[in-house]
Amino acid sequence: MHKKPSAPRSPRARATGRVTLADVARLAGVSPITVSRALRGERAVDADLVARAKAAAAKLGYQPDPAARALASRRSSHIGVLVPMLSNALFVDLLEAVQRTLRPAGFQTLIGITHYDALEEELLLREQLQHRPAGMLITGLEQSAASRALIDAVGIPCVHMMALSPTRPSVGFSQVDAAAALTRHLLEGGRQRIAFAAAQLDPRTMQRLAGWRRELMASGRYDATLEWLNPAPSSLALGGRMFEQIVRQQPPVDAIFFCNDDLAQGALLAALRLGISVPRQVAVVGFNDLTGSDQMVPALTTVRTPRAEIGEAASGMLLALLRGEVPPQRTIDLGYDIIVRASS
Amino acid sequence: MHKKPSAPRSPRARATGRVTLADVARLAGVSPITVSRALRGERAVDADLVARAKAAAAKLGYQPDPAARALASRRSSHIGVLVPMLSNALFVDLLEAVQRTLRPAGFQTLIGITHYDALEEELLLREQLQHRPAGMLITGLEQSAASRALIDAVGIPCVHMMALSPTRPSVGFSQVDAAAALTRHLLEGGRQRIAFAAAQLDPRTMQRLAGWRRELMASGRYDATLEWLNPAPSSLALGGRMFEQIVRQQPPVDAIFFCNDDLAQGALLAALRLGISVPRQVAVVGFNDLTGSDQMVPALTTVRTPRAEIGEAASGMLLALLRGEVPPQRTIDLGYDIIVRASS
DNA sequence: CTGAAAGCGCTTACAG
DNA sequence: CTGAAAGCGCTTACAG
Repeated sequence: MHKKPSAPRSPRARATGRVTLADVARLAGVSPITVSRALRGERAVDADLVARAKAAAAKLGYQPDPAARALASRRSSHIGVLVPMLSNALFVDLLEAVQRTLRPAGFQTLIGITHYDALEEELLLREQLQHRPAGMLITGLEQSAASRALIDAVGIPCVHMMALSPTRPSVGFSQVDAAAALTRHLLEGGRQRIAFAAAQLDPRTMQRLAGWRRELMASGRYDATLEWLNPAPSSLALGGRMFEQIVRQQPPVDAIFFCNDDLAQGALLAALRLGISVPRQVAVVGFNDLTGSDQMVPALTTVRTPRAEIGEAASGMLLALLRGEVPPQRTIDLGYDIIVRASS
Repeated sequence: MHKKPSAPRSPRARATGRVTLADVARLAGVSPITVSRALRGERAVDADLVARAKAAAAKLGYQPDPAARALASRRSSHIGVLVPMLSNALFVDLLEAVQRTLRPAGFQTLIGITHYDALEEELLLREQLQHRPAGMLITGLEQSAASRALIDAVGIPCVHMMALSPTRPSVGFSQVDAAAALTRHLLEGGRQRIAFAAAQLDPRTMQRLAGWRRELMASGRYDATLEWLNPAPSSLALGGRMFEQIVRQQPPVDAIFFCNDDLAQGALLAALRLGISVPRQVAVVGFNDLTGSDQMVPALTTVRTPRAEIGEAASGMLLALLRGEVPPQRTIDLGYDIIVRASS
């Protein structure tokens, strides 16, 4: 069927038709190891030989075999990436940035979706480590003890995204500070009773809760009944339901801080249905500035989080670590921006 | 640093500390090949030996090395998956379903995002084929000639998703029929001038256009000025802008069919801002039933497309092909559902 | 700076 | 049904 170069070689030939290092070496008139070193830029190789090796490789269309490489070097060209969930657009942006940075450097990403479950994460990690990834990119810092032990045991570089660690390589921003800043914005706008509504209750959400608490306590406006925590997955529909509940509360709240934009968007739509005026009766703010938040009626006040930049910087740091460099900083804080729109 | 089993073996030892097939074979008292066959369930192996091999493997915590496997067998445990874009939630659902099906079968997905670009797709395909994937899962049927040649040349099974092919393995539904059915729904509701508004203009969008045209022409209501085609990426903001333009058209339209829910959602929000009553002045319908469409004000009429089911079925078909089976049908049509809500 | 040898951990192809 | 040999295509570790 397919055109295969008939290779009538030795009896046990298992030739694949692939161009190998040996082919390139033959054409270049050097040994395979030299071609290997020339192509990888590893160790000093005579400039003339490098040129000959590269020319031969190009002429034959040589492409190194990742499996052979991984087997011989005990390190593949894969990078394991662990994210909680792609239905949160935040992580889609993060992933896109990661792939955009890692691909040109010759790395394939292995994507694992943890569904916010530490055990699932551990399982995915085990599977990915099977493939001897060159490095790992992991969301958050809250891995199980077993997961952490696995990472430490293989001894490959690992950068944490969306979090700041005092000790481990990490790129993110302070969720606590961002939430506190957004809360201050509401307080400065004269809001007296500011509810905090959250779903999923993952670590980052709880950090936002902490930021909100800090400001409310500092201003003497904290009240435990203002906390609405729901462990269900985040969604527009849930945001709408939570909004309906919260606005019935007595004494009434005059602002609601939703821990994610999808909840807040759902709340704004529910307000429309219920005929509740935002921000006159109640201000609504979200977090992350997801797609559509600027289109809502009224447009949603939120925090723009630099997830694309985090994906890029974390990948960049990982690449540096893979080259054996010591990155200038092990922890990069990329900050955040309060985006004030009409809903507050 | 890390606890490494000191292995004072032969001079050139490169032991990795990994449990290998040889270790298992030694413990089980059989040859490595027999263990290999027993564990893979390949060829007939004496039941007693299978039991011994499995017990030994379990005892030692043996995990086969994917790289060694790939090198020896010329086939990895990777499955290449090509999707256009993850910012369209449709493909997130598709991917989740694919991973959920492929992982338990022991396959790792290699995800490539083509950005609706045939050349980018070709590049991604080349990169993925480097890794000798066991199979491919590709969105649509519109690959470049070079891409098709690449796939054919490697001779691995390839299933197309979100499309129906008369010849190639594929799982999807008829975009044309779904769009036609949605258009009929509008016609049956008495709508006279139904605009079609589209962005991105990828093949599936153009098929929806064809379905809409078919119905309008059949009912004698077709008019080229009713077509609003914009090659820009789809988004809520664009939907809003297109809505503003279209409602200014004279003679006025009384319905708009947006090719994707995100455009339609943006349109509904724009209608709210402009004070245009939906569906009284103009009906609005979308496509795909994305998250949030049921929450809109008014709730959006749309077509529910079975992307999760498509991801599962396509993966299942691929697994069957990988086992060398002939699937009962090479083309699976999973249909669609018209979801009538308040916007039409 | 360059290379011959060995080895990474499996499976294929051949024999029995 | 089972196995000894060879090989997949690279890189490591050692010599020179």
